[in-house]
Amino acid sequence: MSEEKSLNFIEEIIEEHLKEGRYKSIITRFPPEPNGYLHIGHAKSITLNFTLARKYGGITNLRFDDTNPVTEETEYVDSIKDDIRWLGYEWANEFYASDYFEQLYEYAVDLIQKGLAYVDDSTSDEIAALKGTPTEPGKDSPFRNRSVEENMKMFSDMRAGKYKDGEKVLRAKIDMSSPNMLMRDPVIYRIKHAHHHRTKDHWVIYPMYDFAHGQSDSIERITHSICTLEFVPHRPLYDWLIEKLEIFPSKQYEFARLNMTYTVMSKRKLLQLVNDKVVDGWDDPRMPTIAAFRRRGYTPEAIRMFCEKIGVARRDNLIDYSLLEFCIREHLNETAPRAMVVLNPLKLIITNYEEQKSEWLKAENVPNNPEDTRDIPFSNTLWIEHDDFMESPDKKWHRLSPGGMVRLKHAYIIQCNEVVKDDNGNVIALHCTYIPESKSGNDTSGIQVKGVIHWVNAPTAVDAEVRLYDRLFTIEDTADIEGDFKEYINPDSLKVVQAKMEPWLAEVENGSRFQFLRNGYFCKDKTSSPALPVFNRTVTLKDTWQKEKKKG
RNA sequence: UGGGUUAUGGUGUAAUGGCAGCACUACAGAUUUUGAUUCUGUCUGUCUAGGUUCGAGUCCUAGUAACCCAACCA
Repeated sequence: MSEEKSLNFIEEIIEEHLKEGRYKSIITRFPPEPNGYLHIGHAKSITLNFTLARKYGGITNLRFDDTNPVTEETEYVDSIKDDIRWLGYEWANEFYASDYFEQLYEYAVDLIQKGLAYVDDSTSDEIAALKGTPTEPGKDSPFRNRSVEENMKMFSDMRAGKYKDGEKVLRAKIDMSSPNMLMRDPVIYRIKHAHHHRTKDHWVIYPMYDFAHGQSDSIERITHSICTLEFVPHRPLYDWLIEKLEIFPSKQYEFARLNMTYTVMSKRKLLQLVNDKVVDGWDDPRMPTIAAFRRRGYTPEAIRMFCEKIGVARRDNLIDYSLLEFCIREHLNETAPRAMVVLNPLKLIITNYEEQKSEWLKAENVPNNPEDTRDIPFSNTLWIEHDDFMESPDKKWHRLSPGGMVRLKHAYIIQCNEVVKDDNGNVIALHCTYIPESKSGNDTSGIQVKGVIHWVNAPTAVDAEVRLYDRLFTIEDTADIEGDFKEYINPDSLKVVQAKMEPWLAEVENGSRFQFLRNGYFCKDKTSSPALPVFNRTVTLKDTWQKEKKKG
């Protein structure tokens, strides 16, 4: 109906802010750290931030949170930009936290001068020891009461490179007995003599996340700084720093991150899969990265539909992978041209069709437009799917069996007369007869058959490699895993088969998507060569027959 | 056992004191030259115990469970 879609809690907050005049328009940002590839969880955040700004007449900045030179690389910056554009979003400004390093340094000086920050000579272990535990308060550092002058001098010396890594840090002076661990004098600057992907060797001190993120938001006058739930305890610190620095009051709002069945979503684990060669790179089609979904054949429309459907809330969630599959099938069913490809070939010879004869048959490219057709060759030797033949079927079987009849899609009805086997009893070929009056579109035979199977003309068929992907993990909720998560990798997550296909598929562009009739949706892979086309299975078709079989 | 956050079908997500709805999944049926698509229908839910109220998923009290916080990561 014309019923309005209900608002998520962030939209409600924004509408309230707009109504009361707190803001005239909004500014959001997407703040990735360039230390890995974006995954489907980031897509949720991207979609949220960009659609919010679009909906309420604002803008979204892309800001790289690049405050840790040790883990960050330009390769990641580039991939992140590619992925966001591919998803269909364009940022208003491309910023980097590292653009603000000088300003951030000034903010730190301001804090020191206000008596709200101090240089601590303690080691990392000593700081940890004095921090206390969630149930016990921490203790003051012996360096907590240095004079402003001494702190100024030392912080300046830190910047000047007079100390080694770890020798000193700058800490905010807040409250060592706070029940919130993050308020127990958090470290805000540390020394790292490391090369930064943008500022090169200009700096040897780098701000921590908490001293960079909120301030960067403030500098950009972000009105709604949206992040995930694990940052909730950071919010008091976020607000404290903005208040003490007396800068534009950006506000942080948190939502629950995306979790999905049969996969992992942490960058640390994904990096491990890449480094340990469990998968073939960040864009291995089994990965939950955006680059992987793209390579696998997912469309931006499907990913966006998914992100809209999962909603935005504050409770932990575990989304069924089947919802994502629903979204991609929904889109590809409308848009993907059909083709006939045999994944597990079995030779079929039509004994009453002249050996030298061949003809062209009309096949529709998409079911919703019968005008759009192609011509496909037909002769007496075909490939059919091995799984479409069963020697002793049960009553529910619609496909080919000895003596049985079936229609060849876009072609004729055939009857199986003879099963050819090798010495081991394996079926290696079928001899059939066809019914000339049963030609598709011009059937005067009057014969009704239940089954329709796809096929490929053997003399003109092209060989191809087809990669069949399945879920990456064997268990639904990977958060339940204790010990090494890699032990739960699905050993059958990739199956490679040699297929026979219509010849024109060898010529299509890499990245184009098709429905291989009765099998699923497939996308031509970038590793295709003229000699060997390669296709990735995006997703299978829904298969009620498989279910029927499993029921036994 | 300190602080914070969250509890609605199998999974997500609505209902802002007034008929517990929508989507996915599952199941059943119809249509079908893709066992696809499409169409129709069915099952399943307010964490627990009290209380306030004509009326509670919603408000109050007390529990319970799950998740997050002790990196010089973000």
